[in-house]
Amino acid sequence: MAHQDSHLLSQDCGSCPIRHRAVCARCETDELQRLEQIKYYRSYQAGQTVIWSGDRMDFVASVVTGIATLTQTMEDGRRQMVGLLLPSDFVGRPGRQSAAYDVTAATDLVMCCFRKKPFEELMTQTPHVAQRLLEMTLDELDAAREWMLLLGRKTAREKIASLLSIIARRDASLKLRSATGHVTFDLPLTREEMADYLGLTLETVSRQMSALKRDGVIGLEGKRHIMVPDFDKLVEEAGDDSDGGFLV
Amino acid sequence: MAHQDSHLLSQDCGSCPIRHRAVCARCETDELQRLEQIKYYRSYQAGQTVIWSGDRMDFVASVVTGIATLTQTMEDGRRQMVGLLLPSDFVGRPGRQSAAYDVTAATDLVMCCFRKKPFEELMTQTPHVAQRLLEMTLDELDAAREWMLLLGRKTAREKIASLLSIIARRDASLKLRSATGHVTFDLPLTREEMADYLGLTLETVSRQMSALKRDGVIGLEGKRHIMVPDFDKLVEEAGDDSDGGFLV
DNA sequence: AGCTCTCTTTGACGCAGATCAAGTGGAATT
DNA sequence: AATTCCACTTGATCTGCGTCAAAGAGAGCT
Repeated sequence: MAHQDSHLLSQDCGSCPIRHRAVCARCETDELQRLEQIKYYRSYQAGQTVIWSGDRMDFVASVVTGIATLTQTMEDGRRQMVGLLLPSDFVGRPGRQSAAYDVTAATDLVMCCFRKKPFEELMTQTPHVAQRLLEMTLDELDAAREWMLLLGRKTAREKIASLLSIIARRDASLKLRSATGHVTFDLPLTREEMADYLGLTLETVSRQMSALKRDGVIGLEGKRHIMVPDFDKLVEEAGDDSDGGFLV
Repeated sequence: MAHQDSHLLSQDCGSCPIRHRAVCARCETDELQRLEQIKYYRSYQAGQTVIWSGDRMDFVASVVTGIATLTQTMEDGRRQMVGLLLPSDFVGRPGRQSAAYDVTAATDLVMCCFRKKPFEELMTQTPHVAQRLLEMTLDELDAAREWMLLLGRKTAREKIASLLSIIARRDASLKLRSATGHVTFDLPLTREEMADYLGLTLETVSRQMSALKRDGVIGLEGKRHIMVPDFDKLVEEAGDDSDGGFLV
């Protein structure tokens, strides 16, 4: 079902790009060694499904590179994305045996997987993994609640502006802001995925993107490359209180 | 600012109604003793604000009896409720010093508060509180994501039916189902609060309540007392897949 | 160079829910 | 018993976004 290349990188955790942000961030060297014993990498191509909701899930994982999405689907096909997983984000829930959401690779994706049973044992035996996981879960809960405000109360234009500013902000935390002061990035999502995330239709997403372009809030080059001449303007369009407290 | 009666119940935790569901659920007797030393009760009247978003918050707490709400407000006044706190639910975030949301008493409310500093120390020193808190936070994250689906994709009617079935299900877990098989409960929320939770206006809430009544899905006695002749029918109206995986 | 496939844009139209505005009913106050 | 208040209901109208439909635009394939 899943075309996985388990080749490449069985590297040691020391040189891992997400070493200091993932569940393992707090681990001492001995804990890290135990994790290395139960870990393995998996790669997915953009568009591939990682797990189907309801499937038995005998691993948990960290996103190493790429972006994955968490989606819920209703019987009649209505879909809502409920999470966007970036590098270092955690997938799966200790103590649960089946997946609660569809997990899909939005871009090419590499995940660092841990067999669930030994991972759970490690969690009960040493505090650092559980501590970090609690912290990360609390952050995700905050993000989910921020998103509830967006879904429940924001206009289509505000929703788009919010999403763009979140993606821009994340990118800014990786690449440094370009010398010109312009923020520039590539959208990792299709219009349809954006719509699923924002509780809109893809047509409305497209129209509002065009409107933001027409109004000079963003520049569009091709379908996916975004330029933001004035980031504060974009944030203002998002309707958040000025400080924009979203976690990066 | 808050009219608090710290009188009554400085009881021991052994006879606490939420002993087995709250953050303290897993605690051994020695941990419980430490918690007892730093705990104190606070009462709030229905409608009172417990904490304002942004306020310094030097305690965390469990809801003992009553219902509290978590709300976010935009600059122009748009409001979205992002959480409904029932008995045993946890308020506050260890490691953060200011509140992220407004917390309001929806009904008369009693909270079991812990001074934050010693609570955090207890968390680092013994595993059981942190373990339980992780579990509870993961549950809340699931609930938040379920709510994202509701806010993003459900119709007004489905939203109302979803909320009613959640409240009904919770009540069913406390009181036993009435002998007749009818489910019967009182709404703890005003129409406006329901609207804030569901991402609707209070007029739409009122109209859809009337519609559900007209269609025989619910019975209304006064404004707040609800009777559900056929619970499965209500769940069907909610649009969830049949099993209705909501946590109680 | 042309073809196909997928993603995206744009237009025309309709409707669910928002907005604006009265009015109802029950409980508390005088 | 009249008055006030507050939560709620109901109606009329408006509008933002969804729906349906068609047409571009780029990327890969033959």
